[in-house]
Amino acid sequence: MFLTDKGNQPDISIKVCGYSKMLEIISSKWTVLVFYALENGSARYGEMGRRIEGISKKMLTQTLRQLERDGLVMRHLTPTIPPRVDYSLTPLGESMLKPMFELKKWAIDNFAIVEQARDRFDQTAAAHDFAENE
Amino acid sequence: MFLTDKGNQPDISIKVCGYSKMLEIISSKWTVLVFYALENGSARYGEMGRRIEGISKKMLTQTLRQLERDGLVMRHLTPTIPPRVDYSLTPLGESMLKPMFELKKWAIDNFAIVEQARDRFDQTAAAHDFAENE
DNA sequence: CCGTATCCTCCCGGATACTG
DNA sequence: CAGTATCCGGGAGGATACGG
Repeated sequence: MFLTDKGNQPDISIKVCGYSKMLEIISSKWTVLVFYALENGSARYGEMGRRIEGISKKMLTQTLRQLERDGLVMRHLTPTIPPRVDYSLTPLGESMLKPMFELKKWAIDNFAIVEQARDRFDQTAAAHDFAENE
Repeated sequence: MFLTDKGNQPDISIKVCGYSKMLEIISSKWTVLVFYALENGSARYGEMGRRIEGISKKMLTQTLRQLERDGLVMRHLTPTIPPRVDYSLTPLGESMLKPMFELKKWAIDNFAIVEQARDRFDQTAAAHDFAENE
């Protein structure tokens, strides 16, 4: 932690930053994948489980509950035997699609550049390490 | 993990989802706060440390390195004694501002609704727990 | 089919102390 | 001032088994 003298308090925090509010909603890697699975319409629980690579039942349920709690996703239970459960975006969830799409587009358009930057950075870092071990 | 029969492989994964690429860049809570601190221009290391509530030197450095590695932030060292280091967004970093603004705006406009949804959800969940303990 | 409960491991990130 | 090095505790999340 940094020391902060009185009269010069921190003004950037999770509580006031809009980006942080956003992250609070799409915090985990599973959240975005579930959101992605629902952006074109409703889907069943098991169906999503099979489509999303590497997700466990525990995390699928937990992620869906969290999105449901935030009012972005709704759950529809058909009480047959065995039961059938469909999930879909709420209007609030759908209102997130447009801004999310903008950012997704940025990522798709620029991720190659980011990866090139990473390679350059790792190269020069390695070269630097080599130099100081001589 | 879900079982996936052959011929029905998962098609949603971190590797192909644009949202995941996005999250890979702004993964942590500190990333967005640092980005937020730089969106209006360059800033010094210690200055950011004092402005961002609760961040440690370790995490500030680590977050800046990661953003630098991804090519979103650049580091400018003035080799005086004591040294002075300024950080700022690169053109690539600035190109992220517009889509990020869209999402920030959504969060600011809708976070109250999300919090109301949370309250409702927690209320009904509590009521349900109460009912089944009778 | 759609979950919960339990255990257990791994790694993120905080605290603290030291350096150029 | 601007970092690194080291230690360590807590929580996220995977594996597994069970329940309605």
